[in-house]
Amino acid sequence: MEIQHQDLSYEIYKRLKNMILSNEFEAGAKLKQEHIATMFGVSRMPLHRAFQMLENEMLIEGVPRHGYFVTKVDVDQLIDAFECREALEGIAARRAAQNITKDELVYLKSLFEKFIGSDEINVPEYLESDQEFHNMIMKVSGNKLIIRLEILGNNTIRTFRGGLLRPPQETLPEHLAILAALKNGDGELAEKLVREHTRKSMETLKRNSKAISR
Amino acid sequence: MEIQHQDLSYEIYKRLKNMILSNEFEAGAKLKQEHIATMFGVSRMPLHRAFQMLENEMLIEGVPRHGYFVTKVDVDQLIDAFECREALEGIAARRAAQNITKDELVYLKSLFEKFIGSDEINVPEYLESDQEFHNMIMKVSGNKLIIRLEILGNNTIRTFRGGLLRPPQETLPEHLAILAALKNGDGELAEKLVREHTRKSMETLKRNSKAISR
DNA sequence: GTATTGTATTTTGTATACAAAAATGTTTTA
DNA sequence: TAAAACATTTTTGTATACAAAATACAATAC
Repeated sequence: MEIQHQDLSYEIYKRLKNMILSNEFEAGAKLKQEHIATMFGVSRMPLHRAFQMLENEMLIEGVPRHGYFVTKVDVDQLIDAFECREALEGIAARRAAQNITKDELVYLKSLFEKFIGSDEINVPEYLESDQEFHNMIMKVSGNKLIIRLEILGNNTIRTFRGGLLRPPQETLPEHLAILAALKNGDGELAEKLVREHTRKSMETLKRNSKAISR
Repeated sequence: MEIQHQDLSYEIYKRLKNMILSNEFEAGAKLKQEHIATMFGVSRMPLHRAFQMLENEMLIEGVPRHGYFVTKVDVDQLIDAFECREALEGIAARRAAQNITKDELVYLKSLFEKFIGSDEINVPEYLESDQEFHNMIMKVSGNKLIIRLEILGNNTIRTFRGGLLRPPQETLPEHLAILAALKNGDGELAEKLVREHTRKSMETLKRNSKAISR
């Protein structure tokens, strides 16, 4: 039962990631090493790797000899992220339609069953299912690289989840249609539907873009 | 005129990356910190960040408390990488068709002009153009995330370039067709052609897969 | 008052140092 | 002889230490 990794870098990475995603730093804020180090009660050494991890996910930006700064996301970046997601989730769905098992289908269906026919959908709860649904598609695809790549896009998107929200009444049927395509093993259709689904969200984003800030 | 970055991590990263991509380490070989450090005449400190960068590009794998090991790529991973590339380059082409300038079109054409009508195509030279062509499409798309994401897939693919090669006589017309679609501003078609192009390479890969090792 | 230079302080990047864990090799035991 | 237990050596991860660069601040010149 290996638990204690003794890997402070990773621990720091997770904590800082959380803090950044919950907007505990101002956009563009500088992460002073000494400050962060004393904050976590460690030396500055494990920070280097942690910062590098965060930079890889585009959550911070490093300028040599000047430090690391919390990235401020703009709408253009968000659109870029959405486009990538459209493409990657699309092929994930295509392959998922071939690989998916009965059990996985049942599980995916269970995510949305409680919302079907409901007038008053609990939005945070629905979002939870929404996210799990999309994650599962990528997982079921079996493409390890996609799961890895998605990390990058997901973070930026998640931060703005509120701003780019479409009503569940609109997205629920789309989710169910995707699910049906997966069930029928129709990869072509599954890809098409996922891409349309993502693209519609992107359109919403573009409309609401003026309201977005970090 | 800022030149001296004084960033050993990055320098080490680049050097190690080169060494790994040119197979100077055995697959699965352990990168001992002390060894690498003395090899470059530095301390072990700047290695941590360098290793993290390499791990992020999936060139090495880190196991806490045990060290970093050169990743051995298998065919499944390569196929995963190709699928991602198919998707990402596809949308890149779609957007490139809208953004591309006259000068960029001229440049892209110049890459292949010398090969048109030629019986005996110099393969290494052609591969150079091939790679530049694909990089340009992503660059012209203006999607910064794609350029960043592609790093991951490209490395694994590049290593095996020999094994998955299609004859230039076969790919040249495809490249020219993509170019024509870009010229006509037909994003839909450009995406379709790029995806077919990549998918064909993937088929070749699957056929030759038994011959592949690292 | 503003711009510029020089000085002090902070902050980064890297080397050295040390403790804990893993790998290796050796002896002991069944 | 093979396996287990112990001791030794490597090797990793983190803390401390120091030099060089960047920032902040004050003094001087215009």
